[in-house]
Amino acid sequence: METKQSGPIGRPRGFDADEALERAVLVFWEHGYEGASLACLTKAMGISTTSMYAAFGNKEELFRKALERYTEGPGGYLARALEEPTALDVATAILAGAVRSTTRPTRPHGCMGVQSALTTSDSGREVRDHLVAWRNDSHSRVRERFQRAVDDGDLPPETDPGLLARYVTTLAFGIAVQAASGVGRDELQGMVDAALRTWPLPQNPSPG
Amino acid sequence: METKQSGPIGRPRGFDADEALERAVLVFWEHGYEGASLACLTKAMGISTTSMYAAFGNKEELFRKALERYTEGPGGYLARALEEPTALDVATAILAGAVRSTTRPTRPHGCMGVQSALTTSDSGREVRDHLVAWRNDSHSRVRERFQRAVDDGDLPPETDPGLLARYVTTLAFGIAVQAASGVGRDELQGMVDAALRTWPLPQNPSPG
DNA sequence: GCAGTTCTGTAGCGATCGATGCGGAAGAGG
DNA sequence: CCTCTTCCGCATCGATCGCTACAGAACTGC
Repeated sequence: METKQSGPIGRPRGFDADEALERAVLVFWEHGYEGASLACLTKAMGISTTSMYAAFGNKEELFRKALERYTEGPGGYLARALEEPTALDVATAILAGAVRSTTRPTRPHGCMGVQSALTTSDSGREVRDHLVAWRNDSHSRVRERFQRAVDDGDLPPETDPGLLARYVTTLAFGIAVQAASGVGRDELQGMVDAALRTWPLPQNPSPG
Repeated sequence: METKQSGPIGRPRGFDADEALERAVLVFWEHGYEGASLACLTKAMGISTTSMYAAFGNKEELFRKALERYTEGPGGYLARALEEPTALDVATAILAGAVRSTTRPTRPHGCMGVQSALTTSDSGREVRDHLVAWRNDSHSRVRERFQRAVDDGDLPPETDPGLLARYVTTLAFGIAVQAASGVGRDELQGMVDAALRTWPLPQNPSPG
């Protein structure tokens, strides 16, 4: 009953699955889910279609894994931003991260979570819904962070954390669209700086 | 040499081209340029592929004409907003129009100019570039309107019209993404109301 | 009636889509 | 060596893509 330490049997994989996945991220990021064909993906990944199916299942599962990799890599600024000490620091880090990540010269412009499947044909409905959930999850995490800031006294008690989170994520998504349209990093960062000079957003005056 | 008042020669068209174009707008709006197949489009338009090609040229030209129709119809709020008397009224009308237009219950959610071709395969590059120009043109019109507001004294003289226009269009594009993600009209309008309580955006303090 | 012109429905074009079957290659264990 | 397992390259699957050739239908002018 001893644990066998022997390596995997059979012919070993002839490519690095992690590196292939990162290549796939770039293709999905630039061309979108349906705009990235298997031929384009496998060429960039350096493997054949057979190897892709054996390693990742199918195109949809490859995309889901690519989105996870994107979330941990180029999109990792969100998780790091949520750990900033104050709500203003959080918002500043989110928007600065969005500007930087969506305008890197050596990478596709824009945000993979925004632009890779905003609309699809009927066959892409599940991926589109998956990305809707991805975006809404991002919003929820920001809202929960701002709720904690209200509870801690970092934000005024009358602050609506959901509204404030909606403001920040709307700016972030808008930045992604602007970056995909070729707008430059400096201009977007200047806009973010100006927007954050007002913090937090004034709340709705109570009707009394 | 009298002007002939006779009708066109040959078999008359058996459908209303205007109505067919409006149907095409809805399909492109919902599924995007590449996500809308000819079969899906012609079925919604109620005509055969032959009739579509005779009336509109090809799929790309149909999309361009559909985008024009969208700009004049559901996207017409922008042109109307630019005629508001003050810069704040302009911004308020743009953002309220974006919220309303992207969240109509009986129409596709989101903005056709944002979501119909943020990413494409190689064959859709021209349409994608056309939409990039469409979005950048929207920004330019807002910037020029704000420049006029500065010239007229409606906005403080130190105001950067381009930065302010970038702020408004970024919010508008972000609203389109949120609407495409299923976020409701009331929440988006509440966010807009809060954002516009700060107006105009404070400018970068001069280094002196 | 007839000829000329234009629109429409069917049927199908070549190309590409995502996805697979199959046989050989490459490793581990005996 | 041989067997077993897994991976890979090639060829190809049926379906769908955007697009069009062709023939008949529908209308105007003579």
